[in-house]
Amino acid sequence: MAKGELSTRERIVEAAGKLFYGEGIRAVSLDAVAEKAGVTKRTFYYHFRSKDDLVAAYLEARDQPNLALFQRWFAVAEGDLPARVEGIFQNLARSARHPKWKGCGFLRTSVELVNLPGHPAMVAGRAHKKRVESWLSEMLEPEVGTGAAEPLAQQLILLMDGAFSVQLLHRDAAYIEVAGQAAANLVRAAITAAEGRL
Amino acid sequence: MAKGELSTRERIVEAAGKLFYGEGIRAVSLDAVAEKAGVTKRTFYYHFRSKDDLVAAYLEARDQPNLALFQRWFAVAEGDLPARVEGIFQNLARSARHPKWKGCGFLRTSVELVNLPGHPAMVAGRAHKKRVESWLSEMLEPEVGTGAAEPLAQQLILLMDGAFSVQLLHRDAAYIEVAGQAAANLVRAAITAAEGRL
DNA sequence: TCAGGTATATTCACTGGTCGGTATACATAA
DNA sequence: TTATGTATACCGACCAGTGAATATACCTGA
Repeated sequence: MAKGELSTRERIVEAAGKLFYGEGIRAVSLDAVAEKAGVTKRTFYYHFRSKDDLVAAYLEARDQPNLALFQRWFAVAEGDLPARVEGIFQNLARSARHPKWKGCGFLRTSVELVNLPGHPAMVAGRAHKKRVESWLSEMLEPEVGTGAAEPLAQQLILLMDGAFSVQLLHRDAAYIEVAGQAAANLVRAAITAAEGRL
Repeated sequence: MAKGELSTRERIVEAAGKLFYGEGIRAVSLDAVAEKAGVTKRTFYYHFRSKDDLVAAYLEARDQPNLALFQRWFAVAEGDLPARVEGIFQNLARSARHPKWKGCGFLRTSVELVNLPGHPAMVAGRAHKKRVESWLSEMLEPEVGTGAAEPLAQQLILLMDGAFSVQLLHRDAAYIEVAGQAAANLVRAAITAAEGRL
């Protein structure tokens, strides 16, 4: 396996990722995954114990890149803190206009696995959301204070995941921008409250 | 068919509703629906053209009762407008603690049908969410003004749907209460802004 | 009142196809 | 020779949907 090339296992995860994200977990058969990855189904079962394992690998592979995307959006946004938070939502709205956009893979997977709370993919999903929440909280803390950062980060996550869900239903990116405005409002109010506590 | 009894068609929709909500659309077979309804599969196909038809009927049957629930929660809540909005979320959090609670059936169905935006169940889902949004907007308008009510209602919907989704993933009803606080904050800020415009 | 007909409602048995997963055999390289 | 990896072919279970026959309720005309 030369540098830059993908191992068979990685190719399977990549193929599965595209299909799972595009169509959903239950809608995609292992036959389809194997074909897209260019391997036989038996080869798949050499590398993975089950489809459930593959679903977990799919989400685990998206954890870090997804967080990095939010971080980049936040880093390049201009203006004060509320504006930079709103910048995340503006980038989200831009992404959502892409025809292949299908919402948040973590949330969608959790819907399909709703009766399997212990499923490794559910565990991975929860860990990812918590990681985003912690990072957001760290970014907010210098301006809103220690006690206020965490609940505010949770409120922003709620708006973000709401935007994912509503956009998926309505296919109207304006909702994501409304969420961004709400987020900016909440951050602004928290900053004002923090200044009042000085 | 005596008064108070259900027609065969209604019994099928009721059985399907419980199964679809509890397990998901794709996870439930027509065999399971037919058995739960006490009919044969062939009888099902006498009353419905396809499974897709049944999914649409399932959501259409939940539209009015769901809206009525929100209206009741809002009506019985005490305090000022922000407190009554927050009351909706508190009732939501209470519901979510029930073991059979599985989030919002409309949102979950839209996740499963993400690649069929014209599906009648998707249309029903969008109509339902719009109906809730319009009602909320009407409730808000007297206190926040004509122009502000609609975007504020959308923000509250985003928080509500975010709460549904996050709760489904984390199974931690505290998030719904956080959403309620954010909602109350946004309503309060909108009222203050409206008073400033006088 | 009732015979005959028609539309509604229901049943059993079945089809073609897909699903996740496996048995077995073959290839290659250390 | 042995561990790793791949291929073909297959399995039992399940799934959405169907064919053909039958039961029930209601209507009409005599």
